[in-house]
Amino acid sequence: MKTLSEPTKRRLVLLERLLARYEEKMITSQKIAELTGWSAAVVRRDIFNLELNCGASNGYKVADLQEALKTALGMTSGQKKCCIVGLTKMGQALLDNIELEGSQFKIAAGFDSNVNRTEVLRSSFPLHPTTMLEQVIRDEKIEYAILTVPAQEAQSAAKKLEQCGIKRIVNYTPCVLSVSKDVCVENVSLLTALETLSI
Amino acid sequence: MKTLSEPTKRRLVLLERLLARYEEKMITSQKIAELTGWSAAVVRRDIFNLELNCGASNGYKVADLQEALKTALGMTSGQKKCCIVGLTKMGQALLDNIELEGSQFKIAAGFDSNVNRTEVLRSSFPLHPTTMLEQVIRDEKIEYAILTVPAQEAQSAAKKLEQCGIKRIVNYTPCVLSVSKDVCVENVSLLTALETLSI
DNA sequence: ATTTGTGAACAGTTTCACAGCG
DNA sequence: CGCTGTGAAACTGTTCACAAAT
Repeated sequence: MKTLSEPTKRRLVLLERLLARYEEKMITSQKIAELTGWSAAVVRRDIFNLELNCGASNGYKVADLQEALKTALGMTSGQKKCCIVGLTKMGQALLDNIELEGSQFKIAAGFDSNVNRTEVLRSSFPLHPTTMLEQVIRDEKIEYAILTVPAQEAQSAAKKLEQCGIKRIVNYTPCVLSVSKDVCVENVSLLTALETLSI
Repeated sequence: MKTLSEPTKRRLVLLERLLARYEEKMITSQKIAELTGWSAAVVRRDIFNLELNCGASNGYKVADLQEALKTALGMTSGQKKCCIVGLTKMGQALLDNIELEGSQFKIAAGFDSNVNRTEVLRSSFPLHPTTMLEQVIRDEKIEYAILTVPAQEAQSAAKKLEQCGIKRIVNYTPCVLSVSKDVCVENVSLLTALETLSI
């Protein structure tokens, strides 16, 4: 498969999310356009870029398209481990989050510099003091970090994660993280989202 | 000011976030490039698009640039009211969120269909049963909705918000919301973010 | 009759490269 | 001299439009 452009990748992820809740057997590019607000042309082009040839001339078979998306998006390549860094209110809200159930992602550890929190809080995976960060990430082969520390600790935590070999960070803080080129960051803080919407 | 492209808008929001924590008096496009990973050329072009002429030939005065960004991003045009829809764990985590302090955004109300939750939970703004949605949104002139309902209620809640005149939604659910063209949605669910990072 | 797949045209975005300023 | 501002070039992404498929 040729490399996908950034806009295409983002749309395909959302398309996969859309199909996960779609009840019909078939779907057309026109229908996807209606449900998402994208043009039908861009939908067909995105699917074309997957080089899958799963669409007949009367639309796409949802199951086939889903299958192709899962392959393209790497959802068939086994479990991917994540850790939560910072057991703030937001971090705690993610502790017993059912959202990842049934996905390829699994939270394997939580960290906080406050030992009180790591000992008192309950979760289905182990909680460690931040001093254990590197060891646990390497031992457990954790690839994804979910950053939920207070804003003033965000940059130093990101730097530490980078040193542990983390290449993917979901950033719940409103700070811009300065990391090297090969580390990818998704900014999902409420303030950033609201500001983006307000322009 | 000419209209800003989508990529430019997103970068400018992050630039504003970056400068909010930047300590020096002056900053160059090269320095911004280092801190963000964007090219220096794109940084200069973005700032150029603001039509502000605040950069001398030895870099930008941080205060001036910040001022110009705030104007361009509409951060000087008074308070913007938001509501939280769905007092799930995630919604509750946002209740006493200090992230919006000092910003133009203010959470003015919370909603849940479970009256138990709206009566028991404590927050600095009023919590209402979902039956009050339309009235409170119109009375309080709320413009932004933060969607934190369970996934299976996401689409119907979005539709209801649209009927109440909401045009901006921060979507914390992993669902693709089908709304009309003039409603803007920022998808910030953990699953969507992880999937986007994994490609 | 619809709908995909797709080359070609078009539009939008980024990078180049350098004049002009401090 | 290093830096911004900025046309122009290069590149990337989107839309058009229609042949092929059913």
